[in-house]
Amino acid sequence: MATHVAKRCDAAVCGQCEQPCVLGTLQCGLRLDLREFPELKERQLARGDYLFHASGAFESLYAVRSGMLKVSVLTEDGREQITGFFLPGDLVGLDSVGLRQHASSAAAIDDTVVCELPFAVLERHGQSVPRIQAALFRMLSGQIRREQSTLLLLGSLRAEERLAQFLIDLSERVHSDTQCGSAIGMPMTREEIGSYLGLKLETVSRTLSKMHRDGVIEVVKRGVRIRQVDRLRRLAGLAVRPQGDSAHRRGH
Amino acid sequence: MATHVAKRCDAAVCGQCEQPCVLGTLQCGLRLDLREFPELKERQLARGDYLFHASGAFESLYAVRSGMLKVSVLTEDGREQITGFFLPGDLVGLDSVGLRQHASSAAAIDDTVVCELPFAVLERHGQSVPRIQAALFRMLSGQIRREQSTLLLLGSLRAEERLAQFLIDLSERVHSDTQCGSAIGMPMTREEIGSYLGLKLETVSRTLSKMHRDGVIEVVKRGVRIRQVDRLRRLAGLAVRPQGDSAHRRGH
DNA sequence: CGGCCGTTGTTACCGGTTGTTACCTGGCGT
DNA sequence: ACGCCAGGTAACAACCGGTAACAACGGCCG
Repeated sequence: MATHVAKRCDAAVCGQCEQPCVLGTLQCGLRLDLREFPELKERQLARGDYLFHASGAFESLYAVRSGMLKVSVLTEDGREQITGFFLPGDLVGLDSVGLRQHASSAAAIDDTVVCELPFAVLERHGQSVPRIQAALFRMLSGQIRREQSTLLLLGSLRAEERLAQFLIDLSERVHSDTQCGSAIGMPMTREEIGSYLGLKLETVSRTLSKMHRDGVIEVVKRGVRIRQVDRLRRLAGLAVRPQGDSAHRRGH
Repeated sequence: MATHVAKRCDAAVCGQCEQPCVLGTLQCGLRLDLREFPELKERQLARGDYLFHASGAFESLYAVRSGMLKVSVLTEDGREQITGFFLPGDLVGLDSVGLRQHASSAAAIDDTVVCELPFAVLERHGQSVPRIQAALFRMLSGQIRREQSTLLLLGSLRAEERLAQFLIDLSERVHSDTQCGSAIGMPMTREEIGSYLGLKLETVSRTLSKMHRDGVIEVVKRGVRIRQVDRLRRLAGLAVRPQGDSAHRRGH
């Protein structure tokens, strides 16, 4: 599983400064050179460990190197809402940049390695290196956009559409495109999937079973294999793309 | 209505540089001095006018001076999901900072005045004035947090809870706290409320009627008056606060 | 190695909340 | 006055949640 998700981060070497000496290409193309970050630390998390808690002090962003994290917020009466899953190459903690405390908590869903980026260091470098600052802005906006897509999913789609979009999204983030027959590792439980998608775990299970029966996917242990990408896209309410076309469908 | 929502922005004078010469206090305490922004322009929008469209070029952020805007994204098959309503003091366009194109569109729900802040200008000032840059970061994170709250609303709450939270949120943003008997202007249609809350307009109508019958609120033309704040908070699944307590319930 | 137990996942059935459809009312502008 | 649109109401249907029973898996310990 780690070998799948490492793809987007494979130029990265973190912690002890081995070659190549960059943290890797994060979303939006930020590349960080470790020689400028002597204080960078790597952290290992076991499944279930928390990276930070809501209301804890905000100090750092975290670049995911391998594994998977969930970020969640709580209702006053204790219900958990997962607002996102974070894969290698993603940056966690963007909801607290410039603020004192975290508003959400982040926990490892699988054994996970992250690289800690103290925000004070990023900010200092951003002052002198406009590229770093621009990349920070892009990542913040990117986070907003991803959440807007999730709002659309939760507000407008039905259970089967939500699951289908979720699988396609995961697939595109793990590999770089949605291939047929590609396996997607899903270390999270049905309940966590349901929390993210605004469904109950039984509904998640039912819907996955139905897709399996229909031959669209194959449900394997802690993962899914996509059998018919085009049918899955249709279930998601998305246009069926002819072949490896990278989702630029916006030309005015 | 404009007199209600102007409160958070009443120190502001925009466009022609009258006194006091600041744009006003935006969320997160950003104050902009107009003498530094000679190129600032004010824009008037009539109900229904678009401020920008998805896939249009991103050039500016917009500070809402009066009125109300909706920001929405579209599914591939044409359904609209409203991701937020923007009131005076709010900053619109944060989902595209540092990117080329808008991913969402913004339209006036009421007659609205905004102040255009070209991002290039903000960025330039941010380089030399750390306070401005820090404020930008805070506003971006603030936007992420607000969307996370909405994710929680859409993913975990039922119709009545969603409406109640929506009314409380609106009330707290229009006035600074939730007073009893305070009127809330709601220039948006039932369908737009429903889009934002992930409900159909009939459900919105049903639920508001029920709250009215129960004596919790009073539904008036294009607005609502809160009759029993504590019962409304209970409907929203929120703790009932003793008296004007400003929502800091996070002590570890 | 094997059995036990807790966790996670699957399936079935029923009921409730919400979506659908249809029709009506009232206000506003032409 | 007329038509149009936002809003309200009601009956019905669909979808999803709630509950429960069971199966599969994994860890622990004898």
